[in-house]
Amino acid sequence: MSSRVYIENLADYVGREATISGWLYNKRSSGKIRFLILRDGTGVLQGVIVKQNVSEKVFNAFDTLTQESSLRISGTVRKDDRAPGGYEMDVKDVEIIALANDYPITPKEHGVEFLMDRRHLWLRSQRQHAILRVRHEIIRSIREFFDGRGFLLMDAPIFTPAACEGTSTLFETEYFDLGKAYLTQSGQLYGEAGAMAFGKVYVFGPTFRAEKSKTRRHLTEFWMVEPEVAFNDLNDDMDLAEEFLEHIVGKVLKNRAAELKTLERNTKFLENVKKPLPRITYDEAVEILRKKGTSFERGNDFGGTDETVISEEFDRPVMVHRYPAKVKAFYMKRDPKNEDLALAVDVLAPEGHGEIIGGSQREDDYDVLLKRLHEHNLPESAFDWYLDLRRFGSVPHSGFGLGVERTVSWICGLDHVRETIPFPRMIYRLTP
RNA sequence: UCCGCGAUAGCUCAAUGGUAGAGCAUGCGGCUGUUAACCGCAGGGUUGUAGGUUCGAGCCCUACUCGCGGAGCCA
Repeated sequence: MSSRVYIENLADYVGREATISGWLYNKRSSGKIRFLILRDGTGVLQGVIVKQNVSEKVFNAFDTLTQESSLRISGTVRKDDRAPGGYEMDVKDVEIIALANDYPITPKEHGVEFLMDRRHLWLRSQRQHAILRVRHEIIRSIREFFDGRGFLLMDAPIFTPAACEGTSTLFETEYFDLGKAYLTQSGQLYGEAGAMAFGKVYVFGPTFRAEKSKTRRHLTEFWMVEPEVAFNDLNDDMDLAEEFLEHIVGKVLKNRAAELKTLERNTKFLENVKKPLPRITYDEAVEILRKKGTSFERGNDFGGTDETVISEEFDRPVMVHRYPAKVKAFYMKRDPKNEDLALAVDVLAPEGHGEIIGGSQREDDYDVLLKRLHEHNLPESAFDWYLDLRRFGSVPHSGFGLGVERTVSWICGLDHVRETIPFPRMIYRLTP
């Protein structure tokens, strides 16, 4: 058997014979000339079958082909601007591998429920290919960014004994004789242990939130990357976040331009993602809301609509820092200049895509942290190991978490995160 | 959990309270450069479920189920 040729490499085969294996994406016929669109996962290729150039058997085989049937076509490769994909094959032979029967996703519009029920098939469409390739590029550039800066990848456990943050609801499961275990909602606390051990680490993995959120920004299972750096203060944390965003957006613009074009993404705002990003305080953000006439009350956290209103003031992501401590997590350090404020930062993506990064400088004083645990009614015993990090050589340290799906949604310009992960898990969807 | 909107052919949608239609998909036929091809013909329905109002309900009313959007919460 000759070496396998993929559609993405067809430029090397112009004027030569090749065999491509794949699935039928679509077909058209016009009398004694027939066209088929083959996809092989790397691209699409238009095959042309002219009756007088092929055997009757091959010509008739075309007529039995149905959408998503698997087949191999052989013939001469030719560049042709008329063809979807840019290349054409003058087909000499068609080998049918398996005929598909009544493939449900036709080349016409479908509803969300219908497509979500068939997500395993929907993944075959060009739009989903583009989104998931951008997702891959984002994940690759995330790892590249941290690996290139000497961060250690530190995997945090999925099963945890207690909440990392008191506020969210946790998925609960039985754990042998040890009682209840919970699916992690953040690897951060373990990341802090890693930072004390290795200086700078990043945790990258799935996280779970049993919130009954039903919005375009929420999944119950989502991926998060969480860097944690010893001796970094809040400003260092923001410096890291903006360099990080510049890196991943830059990589997608450079390496996935074709996919962004498929998605009809206007890249104007993406090209603005260069450091420095605007930094405003919580109070300045509240002032923006006031000026725009919203009924926001100072002291609350921002809702989805508030975030959109704030981000509309900027043509790139904006960092909002120093939130009221009472709306933030127990582990965040207070601002020494104002004990009511937490040294926290949220990065809001433009165009209403909401919070993509949440971070903070962590409380590094043993007594203060213990007090915060009690204030939040968290079981001290479950956090004993975490308190150890303050008993033995505590240092200032900071980190943040970036939600991968929201980032994909923003960069692709989607209106819902459900298409940013192969098999989304949402409050009312567990299948396929 | 709460608020709003929706459910009609395989899919996407029409249909003044009065005979349920179209496009796509499917099947058959036509066309030598098609681009979600096009043209002709055909098959395809207990209008989400259960009640109610009415001479008559896809349409009006009630409840339920499912879905979508949003709120709260959050990345």
